[in-house]
Amino acid sequence: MRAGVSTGTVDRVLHDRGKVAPEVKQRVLEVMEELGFERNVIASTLAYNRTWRIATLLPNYKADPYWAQPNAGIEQAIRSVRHYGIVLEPYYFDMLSPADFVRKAAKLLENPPDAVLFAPIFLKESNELLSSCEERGIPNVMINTNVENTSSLAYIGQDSYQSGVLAGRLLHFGLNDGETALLLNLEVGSHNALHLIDKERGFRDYFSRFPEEKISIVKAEFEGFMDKRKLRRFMDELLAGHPRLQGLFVTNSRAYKAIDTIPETVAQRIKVVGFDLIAPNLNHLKRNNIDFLINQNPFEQGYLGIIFLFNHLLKTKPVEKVQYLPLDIVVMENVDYYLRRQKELIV
Amino acid sequence: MRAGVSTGTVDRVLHDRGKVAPEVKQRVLEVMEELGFERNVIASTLAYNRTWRIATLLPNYKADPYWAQPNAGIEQAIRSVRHYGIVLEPYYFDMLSPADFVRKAAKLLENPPDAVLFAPIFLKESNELLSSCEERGIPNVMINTNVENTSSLAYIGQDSYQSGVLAGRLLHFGLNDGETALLLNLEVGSHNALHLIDKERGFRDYFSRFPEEKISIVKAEFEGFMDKRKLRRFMDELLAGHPRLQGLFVTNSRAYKAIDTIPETVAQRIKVVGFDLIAPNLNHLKRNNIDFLINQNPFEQGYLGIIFLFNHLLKTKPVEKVQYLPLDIVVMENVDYYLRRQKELIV
DNA sequence: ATTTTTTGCGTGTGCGGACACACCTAAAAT
DNA sequence: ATTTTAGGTGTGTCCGCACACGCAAAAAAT
Repeated sequence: MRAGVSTGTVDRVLHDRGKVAPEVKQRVLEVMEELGFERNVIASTLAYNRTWRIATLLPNYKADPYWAQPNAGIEQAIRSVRHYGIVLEPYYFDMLSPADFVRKAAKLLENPPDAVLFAPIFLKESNELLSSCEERGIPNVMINTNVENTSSLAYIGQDSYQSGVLAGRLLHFGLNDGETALLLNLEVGSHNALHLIDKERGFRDYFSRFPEEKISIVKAEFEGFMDKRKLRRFMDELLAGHPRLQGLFVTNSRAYKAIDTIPETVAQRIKVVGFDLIAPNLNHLKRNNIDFLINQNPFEQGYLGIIFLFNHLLKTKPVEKVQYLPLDIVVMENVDYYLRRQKELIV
Repeated sequence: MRAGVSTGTVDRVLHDRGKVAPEVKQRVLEVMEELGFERNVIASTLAYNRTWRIATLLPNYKADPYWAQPNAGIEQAIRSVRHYGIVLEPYYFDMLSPADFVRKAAKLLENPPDAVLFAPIFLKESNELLSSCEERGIPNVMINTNVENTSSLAYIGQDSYQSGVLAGRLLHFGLNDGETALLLNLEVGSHNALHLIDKERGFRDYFSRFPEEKISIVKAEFEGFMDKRKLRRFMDELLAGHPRLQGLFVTNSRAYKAIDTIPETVAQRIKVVGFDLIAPNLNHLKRNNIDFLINQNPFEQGYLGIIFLFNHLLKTKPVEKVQYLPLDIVVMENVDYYLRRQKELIV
């Protein structure tokens, strides 16, 4: 070769296998720099002739249609990188059961994978999984929900605070002086869900920019949203109690549940902002009962998560610690593009 | 092998090189089906040991910042697929000169590339390039502007009609009964620009859904937008002539030029919708002079264009004829995500 | 001073597929 | 009947890299 050494030596330099005289190593590195050498990932993969197992731990999408989307993104990504020897090992947990999360996490770790992608829905249990991964040196990324200050490689998802700000802005378009906006949490145990707190903070911060407009923010929470009759009674009381209610912000993907329980004439009048392009929300969006849906790019969350791990495992490039995905504003007139979008990517 | 033949024969079946007995071919295909065989693109690339030259023909981005974005997407994509032997050969033309387009197209064809990606800004000249490509059998894709019924492999960009509809919807939020919306074309020779016609049609069609609201649509065109004084006079007359003007839709990326010439108090009052995340527009967006920008995903246009050609050249998967990218609604509160978004993709 | 160990480096093989080449057989041409 | 041609098939080399192995020289142990 140019540096007067053989491929074997170059190989040892590249892989830091030691047993190379310092001055030779130096010379090799210089020549590599000079020639702008880059490892050919293609040939490298072929020669490695190994597989990398990526395990995913996500809520069961049969119970919640939202989670079908990250799943689709993951599968798409796996198709893209399959030829590099990436293999998927999916695990699913019941998104209402922390115990099931723990159980499935244990199962996942029985035969430790090379990397993990998961959704840290339950804070305490997720931290346990995180430490297990750290112990075993398993790189991992989180999607959808962020747990800060972890050993995790990256978080890929939305910025909760900013999504609250955005919701504020969108409702503001339709509100007039003196009217009321309702922030509605339809979640079990929402008090300690960090991302809901952030959304609320963002929402309030937005309106605090316009103190002169005297728009009042009302916050309501209701855990029993699974019972339609109870929810209806709850909503009726809210509407009766706030006659000037003209804006509704549902902080998760359950906007449709709220709309389902109020008269269509009221829904048409009130400006509604919700999250996520799931079927029941889309129905209301098309009928103008929901004005805006904020898209969290769930497909991309899954897709990018896998790609990040791929890049990390194959050392092709460093990855960023936090990757906020765009907060897409979706209305009736542009919804189709987001639904139809397929990533036409590699391979 | 399983089918009782050698790799050579299998190779001939895969590449349709003929010289294979029909029944043998049949048997090989069956066995391949049975084993779920898929060509390993990695090994294939390595063995091919060839390069694919993709030529691009785009407006010079030094003259128009918008075009820096497709360019960035192209470069990013090339980085992703470089190891597969994809090489970029970029050509740039003066976006105000059809003659320069023709000249650069000729230069491009001197040494025919394996594929072409271009922006068919000029209809007639683009059709000439298209036929040249067809003659020589060079696959090509178009971005940004669609020319229908061509031999082109694909169009990747926005749906002009629908972007007009969306602009209508966005302005409608801020308009009241009896007010006026202005559709403004700041383009040279806009009469025959197909995409402008489509945008106008979409815009008008949107408002025609609400005849009872009596919102009047005024259309204006001005070619001399490069002369600020002239443009100011033009805008002054428009504002004077339409006292109830509350909405402004600028059909291309020159919204900032219109805003620059009217008083800030007026800009704040009027709802403005424009296109494209370029610096001068962003300034106005942040100062609330522009309410909405519709993002055409120029980065993705370039990125996906290259990926499409890559997929086509390496036969990894078929590509779709038309790929409409999302019409992102961008406001002050979510603009950062679109600006910061980097595709963290393969390699 | 001789043997053993360590260090440093080159060689050889294989990953999965592309393609050139050689070979054999049967049909066509002479 | 012999030669030519075409159809059909197997073999070998190479793509760029990873890794096991082997060998020499230098260092350490005896």
